[in-house]
Amino acid sequence: MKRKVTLKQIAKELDVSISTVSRALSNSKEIGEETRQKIQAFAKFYNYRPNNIALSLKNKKTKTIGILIPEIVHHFFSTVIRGIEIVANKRGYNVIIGLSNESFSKEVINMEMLANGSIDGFILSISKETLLQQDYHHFKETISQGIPIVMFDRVINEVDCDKVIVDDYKGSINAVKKLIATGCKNIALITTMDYVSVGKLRTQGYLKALEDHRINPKASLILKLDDSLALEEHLDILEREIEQFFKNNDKIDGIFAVNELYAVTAMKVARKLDFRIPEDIQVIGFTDGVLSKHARPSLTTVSQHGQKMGEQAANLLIDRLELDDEEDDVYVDENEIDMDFKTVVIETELIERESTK
Amino acid sequence: MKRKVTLKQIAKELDVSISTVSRALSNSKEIGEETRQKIQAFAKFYNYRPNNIALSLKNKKTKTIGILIPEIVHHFFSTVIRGIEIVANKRGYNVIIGLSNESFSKEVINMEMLANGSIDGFILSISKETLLQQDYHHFKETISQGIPIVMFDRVINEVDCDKVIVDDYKGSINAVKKLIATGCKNIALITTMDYVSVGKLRTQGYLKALEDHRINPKASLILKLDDSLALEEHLDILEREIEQFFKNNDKIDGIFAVNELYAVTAMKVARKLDFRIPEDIQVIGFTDGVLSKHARPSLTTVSQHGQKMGEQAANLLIDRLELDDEEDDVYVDENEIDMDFKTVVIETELIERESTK
DNA sequence: TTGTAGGCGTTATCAT
DNA sequence: ATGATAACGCCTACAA
Repeated sequence: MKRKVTLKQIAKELDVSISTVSRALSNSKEIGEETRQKIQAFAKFYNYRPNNIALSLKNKKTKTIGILIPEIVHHFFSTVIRGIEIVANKRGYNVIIGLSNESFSKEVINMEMLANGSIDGFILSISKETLLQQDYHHFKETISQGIPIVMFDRVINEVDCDKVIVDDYKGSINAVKKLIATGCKNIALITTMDYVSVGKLRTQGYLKALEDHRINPKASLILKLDDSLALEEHLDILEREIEQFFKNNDKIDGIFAVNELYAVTAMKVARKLDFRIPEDIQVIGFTDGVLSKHARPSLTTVSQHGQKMGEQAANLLIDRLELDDEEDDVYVDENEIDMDFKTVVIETELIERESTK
Repeated sequence: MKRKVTLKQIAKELDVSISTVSRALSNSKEIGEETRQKIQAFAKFYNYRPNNIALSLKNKKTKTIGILIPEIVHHFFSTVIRGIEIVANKRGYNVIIGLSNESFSKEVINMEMLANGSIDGFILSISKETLLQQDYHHFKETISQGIPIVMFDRVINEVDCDKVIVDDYKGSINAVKKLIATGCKNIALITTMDYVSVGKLRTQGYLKALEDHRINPKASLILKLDDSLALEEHLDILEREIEQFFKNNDKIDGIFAVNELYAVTAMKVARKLDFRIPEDIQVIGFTDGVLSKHARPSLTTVSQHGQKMGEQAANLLIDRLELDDEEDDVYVDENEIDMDFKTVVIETELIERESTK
């Protein structure tokens, strides 16, 4: 077992000082040609690599990004991670992942754990429980400690930081307008409880689209579901809820669902009740995942471009990190808070498939 | 902006030595009651937390696990990550992720990047390109540097390390036997090229099941597909290939596919050709993902229990890491290589749904 | 009971 | 051209 070589060992072996080795390896020209050759050859032979941890301690930066998300077994989130990873890697950063599992306390613990030196900045999407409790102290504290945060998708106004979102409002409007344009008269909305900001915005988009076309929204056409129904164990309950909803509203000819699962389940129920899709009922879902592509019929969706969101988030964060670097040198007025946080909006895209005309 | 406090700052502020502060905070009883109180109160007020990086450097362990996988936007892999994360977190470890994107060089680079002190051990699944080139030097070097590796799912015999696999062979046998038991006479296999070990094993299981029932395998009933067809861009080609396959074999009454996508696509094609499922053709897929549950009809699958695999892998790795800790103290014969690597086999489970009788 | 000093691996500054 | 030293933040053996 050949442990990693250190500068010290090389120095001892070659009977020079540590600093000489360090300089030789960084190609400093104040080192004699022959010593440099010798040291570099030796280092190469023993496959010397500087120790990241030591560098991190010295430079006070780890070159790693902390990602904090509610759930990883989820097409959208993993897409975002992929985007982050691509950019991070290209720009010389690593990526460390924490899962909140939609729990406030796990989010806080994870954050504190990583904020103790392990990472230079966070990219995160807020857990549902946090959103519900509206307790954002951990974000604020982290930021006040000088650790920048970039939020994506599930963001909040209460915290000043860079954000990457999708235009949920506009995306929903477009989706519903598409349904209206293709002849739907009674468009149902299947959504979640309001505290998840994106759910709320999508609901508002739905209402706005109706309003723009002078269609009166009917409460009976809106189904608000508990999130827990999205869990695997409760798929059958979800199905029953939706079936009941259909039976109470026999004139439904269009459905806009705030996520893929609701949309696909609605299609399943509709077919079971002998509606034809898209002839009798058209369906559009928000979020473009695996299900949508492979559903029968395939589902028209509003794509969020998760990977692009991830890439943008990573670029925003790294830009800020490297900006901070420079500012460390020059004089910066402590009172002059940087108010110049960006919110990048990624355009949604309506991907038309078989579930609409 | 209140930066993180360090022991040094606290010491200076309270006019005691750094070691006194350190000891007071670790509740050492050789510190006077009052000084301890004072220091602890001060530390609490300023929300002192030891710096992870400094600890890592000192202890020569980072308490973080490196995960190296080919792809993250993939139900199985993200399930495994979830399992790893749960155990890692519970046992006080963080998780850092690298994606090889099925590329050999990215795998090597990622590995070297993380092996320079960032992590204590790896949990990984080998990229296809690596499997194809059969170049495993990076794994061996990492291990010889004293960094343990646990491989899962896509593993190889050539490297000595702990492994977590699913019994692909047995799982496939069971699946095919199920098809035989429910009356299938002409069972087709849809598989990948042989260099992906799991694909090979699943193919062998298929053959074995036939053999056990004295059924002669027919080459015409085996469709070997290029992996690239699993990419989104090529879904239509995949569909066409499978359709052609069906047309060349009009007696197929059962299908065993080595992954979910092939299985679902086969069902799609079968229905298009007016076969009824499961009456005319029964279908089973390996890997239980989102598609299987929501397909129409829902797909019978061989579940790999990804989360359990992740949990096992994490436990194996951490066990070894903490074992190494102890051994650092006692005398260990350098020549006495630890041959006692475990290979944990996770039992597969046949999840019966609507695509079989 | 408290302080001093050394070391983890690096790099940068200041001597020689 | 090379070496000694300090510093990053922490812990701990040894001194006092």
